[in-house]
Amino acid sequence: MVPARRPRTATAEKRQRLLDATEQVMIRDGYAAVTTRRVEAEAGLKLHYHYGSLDELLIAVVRRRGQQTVARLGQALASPEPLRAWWRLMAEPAGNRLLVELTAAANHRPAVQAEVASLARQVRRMQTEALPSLLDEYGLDGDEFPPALVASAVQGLAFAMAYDQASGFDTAQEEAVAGIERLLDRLERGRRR
Amino acid sequence: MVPARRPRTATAEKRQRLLDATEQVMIRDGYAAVTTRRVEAEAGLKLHYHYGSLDELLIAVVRRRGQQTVARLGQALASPEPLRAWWRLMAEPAGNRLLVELTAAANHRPAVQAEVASLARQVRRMQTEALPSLLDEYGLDGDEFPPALVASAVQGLAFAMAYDQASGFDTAQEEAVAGIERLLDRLERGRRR
DNA sequence: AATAAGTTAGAACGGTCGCTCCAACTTCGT
DNA sequence: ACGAAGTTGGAGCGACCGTTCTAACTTATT
Repeated sequence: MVPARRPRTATAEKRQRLLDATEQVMIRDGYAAVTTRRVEAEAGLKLHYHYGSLDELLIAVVRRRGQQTVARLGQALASPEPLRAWWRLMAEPAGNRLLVELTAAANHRPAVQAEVASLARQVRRMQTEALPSLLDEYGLDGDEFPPALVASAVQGLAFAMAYDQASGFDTAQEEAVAGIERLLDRLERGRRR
Repeated sequence: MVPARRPRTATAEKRQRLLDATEQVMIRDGYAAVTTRRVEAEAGLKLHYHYGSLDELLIAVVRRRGQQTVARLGQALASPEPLRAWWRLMAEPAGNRLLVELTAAANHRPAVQAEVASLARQVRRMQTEALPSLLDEYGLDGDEFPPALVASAVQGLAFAMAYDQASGFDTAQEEAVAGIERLLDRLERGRRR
């Protein structure tokens, strides 16, 4: 359990190392490989001293990742090329791989499920709030492309492409990536603020 | 193991029941819940007599599902409203849920991974082959929307929406669904062959 | 140097896993 | 009715699981 009194200065960093190790194992071998002994071996630390249970550890992973994502999404949406920055963020292979595993793990870990759902809602809200004015800047009709749909589309497309790539599906990725880049170029070029 | 000589007539049906049970458990409790004892309990059958290993069983699940999907995709792409039919097929909740679990399971089961990848390639090929003439019918520019990109987009969007729905993310799904339906209406209406 | 607190190693617990094995049961052709 | 083949129940194997526990080790403060 987390010590009740005076944790050493290195303790915070140790907890981070445990989260790093968990992500590593999860990305490399899948969520089912995230076991006490394997995470401990990867981190060289005692799991149950720093986190009370595996659920607690996984929730901490979701939370940390979520904070990073929220911060970076905010920066992306406020950047000079919001759409491109947004796309780049969502298309990151490691993040998507982790997302697959976390959502799969959440299926039979209700506590994790709640945390993932809460994060998903927050991210989606940020997007749908930013989108109306953003779509306008890009000259897109908000009726034709409802914010919720655009958000789902960006998320889903990034997810699909990252996953195909990570899994070596070899499904003509170059063509799709090139298409996206061309689309982004065109949209960013035609943007007016 | 699979009997070497004369399986009874009911044997084929029993193997199907095992696949049904596996899908059930997978959809209900996630792929990690697919264990010998649980599948046997669900099916009321002896697993290792009909399938030599869990890997073999999972591969059979992928194969059967794959054959169904390929057949239905072929029908969809040849139907009166190809785009809408395609979308409906890809957006099926149960299928997507199963796909999530299978891809997650594939992460640490190389044999399953190979089977899923092979199916993904086949499905994607069907789509990218049908798309050029299809896009033309719908009046869409093939340069602006490369077939590989459209295929990824349909797959990814369906995946994202089905997953949000299944996980109870509650991320303004109605708006996105309504947007899709309107888009499909418009595209199907403007189709000329 | 001594003391106290943070942290770890390693054993141990009950439980579940994939898979194997064999005796028993069911089904079927004769 | 009988025998052979298909199929199952249930025990059992070694392995790994999450978690708890205690004795030892490390580190910081006095």
